Amino acid sequence: MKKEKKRNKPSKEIPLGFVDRKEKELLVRDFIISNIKEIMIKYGFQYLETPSFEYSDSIGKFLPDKDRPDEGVFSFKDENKWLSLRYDLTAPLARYVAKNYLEIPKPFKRYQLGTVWRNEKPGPGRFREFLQFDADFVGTKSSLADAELCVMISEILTKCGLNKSDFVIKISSRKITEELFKKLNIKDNQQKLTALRALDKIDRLGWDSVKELLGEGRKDKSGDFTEGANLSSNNIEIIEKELKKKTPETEDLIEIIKIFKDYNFRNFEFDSSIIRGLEYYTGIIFEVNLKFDVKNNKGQVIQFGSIGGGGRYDNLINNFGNYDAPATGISIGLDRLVYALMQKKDFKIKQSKPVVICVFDNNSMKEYINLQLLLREAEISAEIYPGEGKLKKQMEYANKINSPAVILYGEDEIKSGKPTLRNLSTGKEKSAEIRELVNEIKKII
RNA sequence: GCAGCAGUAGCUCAGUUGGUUAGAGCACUAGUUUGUGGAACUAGGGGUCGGUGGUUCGAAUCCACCCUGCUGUACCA
Repeated sequence: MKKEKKRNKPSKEIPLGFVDRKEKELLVRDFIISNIKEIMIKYGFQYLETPSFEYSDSIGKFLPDKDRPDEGVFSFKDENKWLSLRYDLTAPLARYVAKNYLEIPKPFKRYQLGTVWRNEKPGPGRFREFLQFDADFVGTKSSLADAELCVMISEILTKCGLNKSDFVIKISSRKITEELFKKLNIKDNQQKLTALRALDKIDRLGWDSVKELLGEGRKDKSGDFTEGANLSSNNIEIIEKELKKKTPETEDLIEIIKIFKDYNFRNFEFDSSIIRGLEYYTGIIFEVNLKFDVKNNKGQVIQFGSIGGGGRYDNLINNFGNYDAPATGISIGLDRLVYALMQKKDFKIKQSKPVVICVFDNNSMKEYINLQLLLREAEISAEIYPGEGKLKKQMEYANKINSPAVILYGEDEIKSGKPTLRNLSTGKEKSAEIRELVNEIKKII
C-alpha cells in the first residue's frame, strides 16, 4: 500500500540537458544583459523578439521522408504542420526579414536576446536550453559591418568587467578554404564539408589528428572510428601549409584589418584555423575566445573554447526567395559567458537582502507592518518573518537568507517605542528610537 | 549514434572472498536555551542499495537484459 503510493509520486528529476538556474547566476546574467542593451542602443541596433516556435521548414528543417523532424530540434505536429523550437536566432531572423522585406529599413540592423533549444547530447557547460544574444546586419556587403560587430562585442565584454588581455577576437575568412578547394580541384560538396569540419577541430585535436580526419579517418581514444574526408596526402600537405600561413591574403581580410586600424582596434588575431561548423558562412568569420582558465565544479581547468562567434552569410536569406540580403552577424552564448565571468575573482554582484522583522505576537502585527512600511519607504529591503515559529527559528531563517539584520520588537520594545536592532554579521544589538531606525540600518547595510 | 566507466539517504561517499535488522559525514527536524542565528552536545526522521528477471539456503555484492548518468567521439542545420 505504502509502496504503491511511493511509486506514483511524480519525478523530481529534470530532463537531460536542462538546468535550474539560481539567483547568483541570474544576477550576473542580468548585469550582462543590461550592458548589452546599453551598447546596442549606442551602436544603433533595433531590438527584436521573434517567437520560440517556428514552422519547421521556415527555419531550415525540411522533413523529406521522416516522421518527425528531430535532427537536433524539438518538434511537434500542430494540426497538419510541424513546429520546432528555434535552435538559433539567425534562422528566425532570416524568416523575419523575408516576411517583412518591403517594410524594414535597408540595411537592417537588429539585436535579439532569446532562449534557444537543441536536441543534442549535452556536454560540460553545454545544455539543451540556453540563452543567446545575436546582433546582425542585413543588406550590406560592407566590411565595415563585420568590423563593427567585432569592435562592439569587444566593448560589451570590456563593459562586463573583462580586460583586453582576457579575450581575443580571432578572425579568418571562408574565402581561404574556398580558394584552396578550387585550387586543389575538390568539388564534391560532401567532401568539402567533411574537410571543413575536420579543420574546425585543429584547436582541440591538433594538426596530427586533423590530418587523419582529412585523409582516411581517425580512431579516438575510446576506440571509436571516425570516417575521414579521403583527400590525397599531397592535398593534405598543401592544405596544412596554406593554413599555417600567418598573414591573410584574401581581399576581405585585408580590408577588415585596415578598418580595425582606423578604429584603433587591436584586440584581434588572424587565425586561419578558425572555420566554424556552419555551412552557410561565405566570407569573414570570427570567434570570441577567452584567455583565462575556466574550471569545472571539481576545480579542474577545462577547455572552454569560444563563448561565441559569427560571420558573413550572404546567401542564407535568399533561401526564402529572391532577396538582395547579404548579411553578417554575431552570436554569443550568454550562459557560457556568465559561467566564465563568475569565476573571475574580482567579480561580485551584491544583492541587498531584506532586514527581517521578527514576529513575537500576532496581536502586534500592526506594529510590525508599520515598521516594514517605514523601511520600505526608505528603499530598504525589509520583510516581516513570513512563517510561524519561535524566535530561534526566525533567527535561523534570517541567517540562512543572508539578511544583514533583524529587528526585535516585542512587548517591552513596543512599550518603550524602541525596537532592538541586531546586526547579523557582528551579533551586536542596539536599541534605537523608531525615527533613528532607518539611519542605523543604513549604517549596517 | 558509437565506445569506455559508473548508479547505495537531499548531497558526498564507505560497505571485506555473497551472511543477521545496510552505514558515515554534511544537510534536515526537535531539544539543551518558554526572547536570540552562525559553535557544541543529545535525540530523531529519512533508503523498493537504478529497474526487471535469474543463480543461491541467503544478493547492495554474482549473471543477463533494460533504464539513467558521466567521460571521450560523432552530429550541431
